[in-house]
Amino acid sequence: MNPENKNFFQKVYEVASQIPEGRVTSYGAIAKYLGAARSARMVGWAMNSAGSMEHVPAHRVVNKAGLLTGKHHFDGTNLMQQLLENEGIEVIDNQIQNLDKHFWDPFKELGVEE
DNA sequence: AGGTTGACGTCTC
DNA sequence: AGAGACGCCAACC
Repeated sequence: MNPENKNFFQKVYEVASQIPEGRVTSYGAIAKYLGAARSARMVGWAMNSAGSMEHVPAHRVVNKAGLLTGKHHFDGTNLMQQLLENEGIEVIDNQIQNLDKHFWDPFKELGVEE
């Protein structure tokens, strides 16, 4: 089965589900990896469903700036930050510290598939 | 049935 | 180089 046969959402679930602990990635990185660099917003929507349906660690996915923009969508108010800190990631005011250090690049980790 | 928003990012001026 | 506008596709109203 060609992975491209899957829906965009399903692809996002797989990639996000492959994110190791203590690592974070950005919506755009996933979107670009799927071949839809400009569809970063769609990734966010996918995460919305993912958090409720799939066991995808949506808390490990943040925007390019490392800001927990979607923390407001989690159960609690700072639940997202709590989860990231629990994995050893330093988060201050919804801002991930050492982002480049914790950044998980699908192109580098999964390999550039085109 | 149509219009607007939305967990963002890239392109253009 | 900085700021602004647009795009992506789906869901919600």
